[in-house]
Amino acid sequence: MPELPEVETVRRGLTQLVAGSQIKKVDVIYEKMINLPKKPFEDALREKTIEAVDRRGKYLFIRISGGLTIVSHLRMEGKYDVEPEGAPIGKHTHVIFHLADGRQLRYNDTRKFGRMNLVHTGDEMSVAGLRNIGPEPTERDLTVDYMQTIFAKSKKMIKPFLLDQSKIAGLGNIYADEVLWLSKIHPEQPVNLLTLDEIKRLRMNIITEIQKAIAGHGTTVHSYSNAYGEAGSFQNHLNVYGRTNKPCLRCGTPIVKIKLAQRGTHFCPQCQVIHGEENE
DNA sequence: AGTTTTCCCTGCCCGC
DNA sequence: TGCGGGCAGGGAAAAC
Repeated sequence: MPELPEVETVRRGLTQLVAGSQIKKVDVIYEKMINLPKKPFEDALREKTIEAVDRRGKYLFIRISGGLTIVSHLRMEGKYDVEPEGAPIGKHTHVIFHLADGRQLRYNDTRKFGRMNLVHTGDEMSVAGLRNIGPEPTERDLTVDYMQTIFAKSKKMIKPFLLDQSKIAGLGNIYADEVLWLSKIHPEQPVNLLTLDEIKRLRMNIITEIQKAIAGHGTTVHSYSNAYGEAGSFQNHLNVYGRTNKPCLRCGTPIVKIKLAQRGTHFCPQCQVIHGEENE
């Protein structure tokens, strides 16, 4: 499932493969994927050029000549593939961009969860999830001050809190479990009771983990692959996600899996313990 | 207003 | 073998 590092990997892949390419025409096969009716969406993109591909959180911004942007969210299993025009079209192909050089950029998505919003460049906030999206998980944007402020204001459990894109952009279920394990914080810990030390530790783990995952071209779980069709390599580095009943890599205690806010959540009951403000 | 639940989808895995 | 049921999950919308 693409989280920020996977989306960044796709962004780089698309930049290399299709930036500068002209779109001859577009075929929308699955209409619910897009924010406009099929015809105006296709017509607006005919004969335009893909100028660049940017990213914000897990959203891709495909910049189109004439002041347009396709805001693309891959959700669970969305992916872009570049194929020659004769290649057989799979049953999960929902949008096809016919490029002037004969190649096709195809959007594939087995679960049909992904979405494409065609907007005027600059109007990206008209897409619901971008209106109040949180800072990028970087040294520069995710400051200790900011984290302290938002953590003090909420009694929510840290795991669902980390998945809330309006708090911090880009973390998904895998990285949320990973950074909590690395930081030795229990997923049900209320965020307002975290110590400053824990907040700082969590912050650094978020920043460095995302960085490392980008360097490793993203995690691969299920069917994810990048625009080159390569699988990411970061799955080899997962410490806790998907390791239910396997020994914790720090202390050997079996990893426990619970459900929090409808999300599978993995943690070590020995290393990650809930505490009140009186503790540590 | 903040938080929790439901729903969208399909493939896969399990049990019968 | 085939079928039903349950599960997986990001995020928007609906319900609390």
